[in-house]
Amino acid sequence: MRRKVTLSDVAAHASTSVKTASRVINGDEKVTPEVKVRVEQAVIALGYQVDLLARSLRKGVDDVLAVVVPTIGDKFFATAIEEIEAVALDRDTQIIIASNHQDPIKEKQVIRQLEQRSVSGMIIVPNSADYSFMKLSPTPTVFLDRGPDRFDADVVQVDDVFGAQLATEHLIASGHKNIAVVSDTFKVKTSCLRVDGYKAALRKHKITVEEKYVFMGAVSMDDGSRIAAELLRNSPEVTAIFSSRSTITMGILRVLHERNRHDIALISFGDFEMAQVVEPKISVIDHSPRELGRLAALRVFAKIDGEKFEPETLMGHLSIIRRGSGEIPPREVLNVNVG
Amino acid sequence: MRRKVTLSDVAAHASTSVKTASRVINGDEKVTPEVKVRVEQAVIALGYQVDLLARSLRKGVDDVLAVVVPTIGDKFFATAIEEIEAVALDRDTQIIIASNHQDPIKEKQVIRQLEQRSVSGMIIVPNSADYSFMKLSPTPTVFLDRGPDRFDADVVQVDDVFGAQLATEHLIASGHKNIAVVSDTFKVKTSCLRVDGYKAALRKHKITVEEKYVFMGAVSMDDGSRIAAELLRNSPEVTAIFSSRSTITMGILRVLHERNRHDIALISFGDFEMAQVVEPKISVIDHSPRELGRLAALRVFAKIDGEKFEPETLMGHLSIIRRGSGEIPPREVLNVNVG
DNA sequence: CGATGTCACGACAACGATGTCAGGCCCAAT
DNA sequence: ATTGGGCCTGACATCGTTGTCGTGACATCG
Repeated sequence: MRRKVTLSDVAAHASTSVKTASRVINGDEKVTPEVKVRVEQAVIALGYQVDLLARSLRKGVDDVLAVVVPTIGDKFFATAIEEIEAVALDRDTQIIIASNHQDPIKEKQVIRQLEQRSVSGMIIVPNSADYSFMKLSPTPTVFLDRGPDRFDADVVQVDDVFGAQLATEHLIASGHKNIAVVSDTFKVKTSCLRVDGYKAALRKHKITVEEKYVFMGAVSMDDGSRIAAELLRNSPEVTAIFSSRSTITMGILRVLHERNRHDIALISFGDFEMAQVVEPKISVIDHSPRELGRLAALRVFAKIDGEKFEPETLMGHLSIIRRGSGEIPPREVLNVNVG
Repeated sequence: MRRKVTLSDVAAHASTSVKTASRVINGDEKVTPEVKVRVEQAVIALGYQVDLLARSLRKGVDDVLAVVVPTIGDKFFATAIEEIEAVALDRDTQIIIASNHQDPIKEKQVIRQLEQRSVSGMIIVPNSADYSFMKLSPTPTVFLDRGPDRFDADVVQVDDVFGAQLATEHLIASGHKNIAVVSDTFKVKTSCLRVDGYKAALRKHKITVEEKYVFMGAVSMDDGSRIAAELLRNSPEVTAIFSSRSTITMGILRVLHERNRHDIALISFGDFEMAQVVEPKISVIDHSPRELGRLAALRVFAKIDGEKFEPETLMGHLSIIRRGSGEIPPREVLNVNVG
């Protein structure tokens, strides 16, 4: 195996100095055209490729963007990453992806390791709330989807309370009063905010908040199914469900379809491909992972380029997509109308 | 902003040499316990963190695994990546993810750039077939899902022909004769192989292959819908469909559900979450992205560790999951039975 | 004509770590 | 007492690149 080709080889081949070769590589104009050509030919002749590690060491930063997410497999994050990668591509920047494995300890380790690589910027979907250890970090960072507590930082997210309120009020507008909410763990801030929004909507419309209609802890699709089954059995008076995550929604849907219960209204926080496949199609609160990813990427690159900002929270756009499932009227109202 | 803490700072603080400090950091046993303690205290006191770039430059390889996929957003790849990341985590190795943007030029650039980083290994889901430019690459590489042409390499994949045959024969066993196949572009090897398997199954059972039942070019979900609509309109005699990818399957499903056509049998290559949600639930040929990801990761790490292999193709496990949609009998048979 | 400025270029150090190797120490064996 | 050898230790070179700064050539100016 032949030795790696270095700048000094190129310089020798072009009968010039390493430094001048470096200048040509980096497009420095202060080089005689003649020499420039010689170097360029040497590069081609020898098949020279820059050693990015050496360059990064010298420069002090590595031209790479790090993205930390709870799980890569989640469609929402995967799509956000895809968009971040697209923005990064325009700058010829590669991205390192790391998952925090939903574990505060691992999360901290992972971020440490990224700092040790001198990544030029980070986009983080935080798992734990405590990011105080990052206060002093010199690495430009943007938080995505939710922000850290007690720590001013740039955050790109959506207004979860508002979105949940929108969803819940939509069900209320369709005539529902007994509305359940299914969300995941209390540990995730986003989940709590969505439940808050749900409650706020009920209160606004003078509907009593029944704690027995609030289901937490649904992490997987199976949890969604389990809770839906329980709900149908124990609370037959419930005529509408607000699901705070698409994974949960799918679990709920499975049960509704199995039992042929097309009389239950359903609205989901977060759009997903299959929402348009089933009948009735699923109404959703749409918050585009692409938009969030793009905003975060642009912001972090702006910071990398040295622009100064006050820490700020950027809100992504939220909209309700009516597809049918959210507009199913409650059984009682139907009866009244018919009678 | 205070200057970065280097090994030499640690050494000074511990009144020893840089080299000895390095030894302690790297767990070299040949260090007096006393000195070791002093260095460890200095590390803590100063908050020292290794500069991974410097280390990698010196060592000649960067302890990072690169993964190249066509699109990160695709659930199948995202899940495979998740598993690769899990294996990598055991070795404290981070992963760089790059997409090839389904473009042979970009793909080549991306791989070049990864080589310039001296990544310790690569897992590639090839887009183009021509990877001859990598023949000489010293970087341990494993191809995933499909292999490059004219170039012996390690490949982890499934037997696409066999899987497609399995699927098609399952439909035949349910009594179908007029079976359509929907697949994506001819440019992707996997797609072609699956169509091959479909044809082989028909021939084996003495059913004439009708080219008009072979639909190619379905890339998106919408393509799937379009083709399904066309199929229902122009070929009402078709009673079963084999879909070669889950995205396509969803597109087809949308049309079937909209039109309430629960009399068409359907089987999909590739499992997906929603397959269990709709009614009837979707029968699939399951090839686990987790298994493929794991196999590829283990293999590439083995190569990184210096194990020598002859280039080899590892086959992932394939199984058929009967959920209902594949067992729908053809209309004709129903009539016969009833009559 | 000498002083000054501009420009291309290169020697050298530096980024922060690790490999090499020689030197010093101590204990056992001769 | 001397030698040999194992064991720590640290000075120095090195990985491949880029920043700093000085040099020499040539042009421009008074």
